[in-house]
Amino acid sequence: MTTKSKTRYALLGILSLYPMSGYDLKKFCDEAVSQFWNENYTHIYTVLKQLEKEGLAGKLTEQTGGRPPKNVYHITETGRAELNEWLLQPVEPDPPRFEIILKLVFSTDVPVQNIIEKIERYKAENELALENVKEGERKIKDIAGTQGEKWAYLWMIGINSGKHSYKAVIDWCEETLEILKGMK
Amino acid sequence: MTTKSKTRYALLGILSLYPMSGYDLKKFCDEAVSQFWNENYTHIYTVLKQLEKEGLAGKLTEQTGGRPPKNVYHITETGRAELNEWLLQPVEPDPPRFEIILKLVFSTDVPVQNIIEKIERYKAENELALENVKEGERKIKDIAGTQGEKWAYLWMIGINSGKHSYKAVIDWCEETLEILKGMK
DNA sequence: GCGCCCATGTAACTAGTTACATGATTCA
DNA sequence: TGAATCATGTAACTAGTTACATGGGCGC
Repeated sequence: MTTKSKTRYALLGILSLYPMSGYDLKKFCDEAVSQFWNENYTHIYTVLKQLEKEGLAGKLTEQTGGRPPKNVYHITETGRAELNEWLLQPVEPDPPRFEIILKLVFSTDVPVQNIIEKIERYKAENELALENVKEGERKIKDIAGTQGEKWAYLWMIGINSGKHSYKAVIDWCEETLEILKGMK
Repeated sequence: MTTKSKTRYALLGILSLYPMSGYDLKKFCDEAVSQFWNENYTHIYTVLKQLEKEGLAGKLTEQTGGRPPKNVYHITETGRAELNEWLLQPVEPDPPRFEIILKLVFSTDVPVQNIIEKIERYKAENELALENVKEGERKIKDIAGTQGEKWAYLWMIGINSGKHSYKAVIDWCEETLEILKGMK
């Protein structure tokens, strides 16, 4: 299978839940899936047009009065088929690109204090991300209630991944700070 | 500071260790830093030319007889200054894009067995990555010996980050497989 | 003799970002 | 009255990838 833009599938996936506009898709990305995915406006609008042209999504225009008319996109049968095909495929790992490590290994001449500050900042950012994940967890639990629906399980598993990852980074930061403080 | 290609800094960083050719840089990426960084040939050759034009790297051509002449690049004073400036800057977190989670949350209609297979594969890939990291760790220890040089500390810290991250993913896979197997 | 390694590069492309442009509505 | 939200888009760009092209050297 030739690799295509992941944005296509992200948008198709979201549209498979509810029909919505480009604007709404952006909101959904920023709110519901921001812990593991992101998109920007320009790209959303661009890809939506492609999806429409290829018949994977359809568009219904609502007049809003004043504002630009709202284009509500919905997934088509073809779109759903393409989404489902993608969903079945295994996930190829992305080649790693950890800027913080890259920077670290070239930092022989950088004052240790500066490195410490970077790691502390990095740690704080990851703590924040962990908090966001936990908030997401609470939201899902609220919505899903007690009857174990499959979608809620899947979202919880996704959320849990964030918890593991961010905790690992935070642990590493703490260990690293210990070592670096010993080097001063 | 305007954000620039990270490849620039990766190449400058490696050239700050040793002068080398585009081909060597690719090898260095694949061998020494592959656990946390990657580059591809085309981009390396392209960016090297830019660096040369901007005076951040210089080029010395060695005749090889037969083969294309080997262009050995070295970092200039200006290049070193730019690298050092970058090294001092804090690292902005990359917006997250975890394809496996994205796929997971839209997989309500995907057979659980297929999801299990994807996670198992993902786990295996991360186990392999963890092994590579551990091998890297051994190599560094061999090279660095016992006298605690700063560069060796920094590389070990970097390596350690990989250990934490991959372990976290593997743990998550195991937990997730348990849950999914309970859903069948 | 075959395949991998050395060693370079270009052309064409795709994915994604930044900056810009517009303008009504709603709420404090 | 001023900021945030709703709602769309284009132009220009940067970063990075894929596919292609070349060809000798070296080991098995």
